Amino acid sequence: MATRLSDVAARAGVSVKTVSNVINDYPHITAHTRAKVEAAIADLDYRPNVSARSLRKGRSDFIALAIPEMASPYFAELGAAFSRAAKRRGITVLIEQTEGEPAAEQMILDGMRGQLIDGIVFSPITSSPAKISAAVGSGKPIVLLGERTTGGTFDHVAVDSVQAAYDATTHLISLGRRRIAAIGVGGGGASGTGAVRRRGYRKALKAAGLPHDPELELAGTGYHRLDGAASMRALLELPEPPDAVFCFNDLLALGALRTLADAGLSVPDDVAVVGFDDIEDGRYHSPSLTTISPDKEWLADQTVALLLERIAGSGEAARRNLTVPYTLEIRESTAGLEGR
Amino acid sequence: MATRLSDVAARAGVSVKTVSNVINDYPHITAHTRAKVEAAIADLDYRPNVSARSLRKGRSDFIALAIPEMASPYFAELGAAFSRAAKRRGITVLIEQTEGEPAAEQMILDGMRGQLIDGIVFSPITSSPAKISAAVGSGKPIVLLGERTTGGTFDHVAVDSVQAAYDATTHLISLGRRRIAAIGVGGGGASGTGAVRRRGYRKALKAAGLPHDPELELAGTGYHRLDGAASMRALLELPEPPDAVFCFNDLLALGALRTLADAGLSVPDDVAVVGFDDIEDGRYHSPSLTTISPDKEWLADQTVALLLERIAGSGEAARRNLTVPYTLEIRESTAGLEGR
DNA sequence: CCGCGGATGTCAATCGTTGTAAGAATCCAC
DNA sequence: GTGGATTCTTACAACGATTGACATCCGCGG
Repeated sequence: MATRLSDVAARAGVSVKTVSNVINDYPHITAHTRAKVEAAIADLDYRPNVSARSLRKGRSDFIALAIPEMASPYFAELGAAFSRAAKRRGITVLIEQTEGEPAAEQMILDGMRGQLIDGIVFSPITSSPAKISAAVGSGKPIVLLGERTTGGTFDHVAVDSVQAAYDATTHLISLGRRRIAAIGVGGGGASGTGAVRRRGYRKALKAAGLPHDPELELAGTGYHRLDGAASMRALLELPEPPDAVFCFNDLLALGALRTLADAGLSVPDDVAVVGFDDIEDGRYHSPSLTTISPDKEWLADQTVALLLERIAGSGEAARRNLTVPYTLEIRESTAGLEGR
Repeated sequence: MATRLSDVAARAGVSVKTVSNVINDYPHITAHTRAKVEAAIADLDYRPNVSARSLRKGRSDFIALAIPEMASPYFAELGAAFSRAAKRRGITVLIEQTEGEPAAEQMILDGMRGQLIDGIVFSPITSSPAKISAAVGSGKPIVLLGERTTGGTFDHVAVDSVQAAYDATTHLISLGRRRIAAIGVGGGGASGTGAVRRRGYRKALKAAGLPHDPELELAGTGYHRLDGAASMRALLELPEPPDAVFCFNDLLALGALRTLADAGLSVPDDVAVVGFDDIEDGRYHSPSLTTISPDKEWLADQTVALLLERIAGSGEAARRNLTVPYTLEIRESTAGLEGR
């Protein structure tokens, strides 16, 4: 049914290998032969069989992107960006959902698609660096995404979260806010997102000479709207509620905004809110959400590039850390109507 | 480096064939041998080479899901659901973004990953059924997603959009609204979403004895927040603005809500809003969004099941149409605070 | 003791593509 | 026109898993 190389060869009147040579841009081929072959390929609408090629070459031009949930807007946008970045380079991304399950992460790490994929971009939630090191049975290149400080064991791409959190908090301080809460300090696993962003948050408070009140640091259980809403409710019940909140991601912030709206409080007049991620929902929310905006296209593009480099060069060059550029997008949730 | 079947065989002290038999559930194997082999597999952390297996068997246990954009919440949620549904059945989904480009759709249809994938779930935007028929060079099973009435050429899974739109509109009418606009009538390509949902919308108006005013049917260019916001602005500029809006997807509705908020209008008091898709953003929006909620898990699960059936049975059984169950989720954007 | 069926082993072929090495064709220079 | 290099093309063997035909070997019932 499917046309194969030999069919093309027969049609073009050359050997199988010659057709293969044409496809793989082998240098020494007469224009005439090449034309014949290409005509035959077009005629028969031939596509190389990926399995056979991958079996033979040991390369598939597939990479995997392992993320916690693809329905989560940040990861969905990231997935889309990776998909585009990969396509630009002629490879394909296989997106895997770990759903935060250790088992799923484990499986991806060691099983890894039965050698189909050439490398992995991994956004770990539960797996610690140590566990990852241990689990990499496949020997395939890995690039980690996210805040973890892996101590140079792996290639690593992340925003400078301490600095970004510092900037976000400083922005709130510059607006005259003095009682600034942080939501999400417990998120992102052991040495993860929550801890790192809290560092930047505290640093900014300290730099401004503000005390940091443990009551204002909310951990919550996850990084979703519900967690943000619940944390915000807790904050509002304090004897002295905050006048600003820095949420460690946009979903938390959207949840918090929802609670504030329900409570009849005005944003930013009563409480200013900053998020992190710049997902589309925040941009169109009312009020629109001030947030740290990492350059997702850059992130995807550079990460793919780095991974491909690793795949190509079998050599053990020093591990690299890329820092994703970001901006602070000031919108209505802190600037009010001028933020439009 | 990678362990292969023969390594396992050596370790277990049996022949390659026996190991293969164990893996493929060949009936006549003693418990003892099976245990030995399985131990060896575990010890060596063996994974069959997907390429080799797929080459030999002609089956890869990969299916593709082609969607317009994976950053769009509805499709992101759908992708997540498909990913889960596939995992449950031991297969893998490859998600492809067409970005509405005809070229990308075309490529997916005819090239189709060089026979790597066993079948496709295709959510077409630009490609008409006719074009799809013509383009299916691969001979691989396809299931279409979405409103298209393909006249029985393909297996097809969709919500009964006419009925759902009818229900949504009727809900607005039952609230006493009389001037009900529709946003998105031009969306989804030629015979697509917009046209079908408009049918249900008009039908409901007619059933209630309400006139349908062409001024209240907004086409817009896309199905995003911006389009919804722009359409809503246009509606507000009418001499006699609507008292309710049925948006053909949730993003349009969220955009419309944004415009209403900016205009200082109250929802639902001044204008009631209904969406379609039930994406998470709508659930937590303030006001929360009344919407048609298709059962996405059902959709994904049944679609995968149908596709697998096609892949397995080479026979040409009659094409099937599955109708996705849905509910009308009544929330604040039409019910006000009772909608909580 | 024969024969039968269940449980493995042996051997070889196959899937489609590509790397290796060797063969055929062409060209230039002397 | 011969030697030798250069350019193009080919035959063959792999990559790893599966499968089919067939040969064994075992224990058990008749």
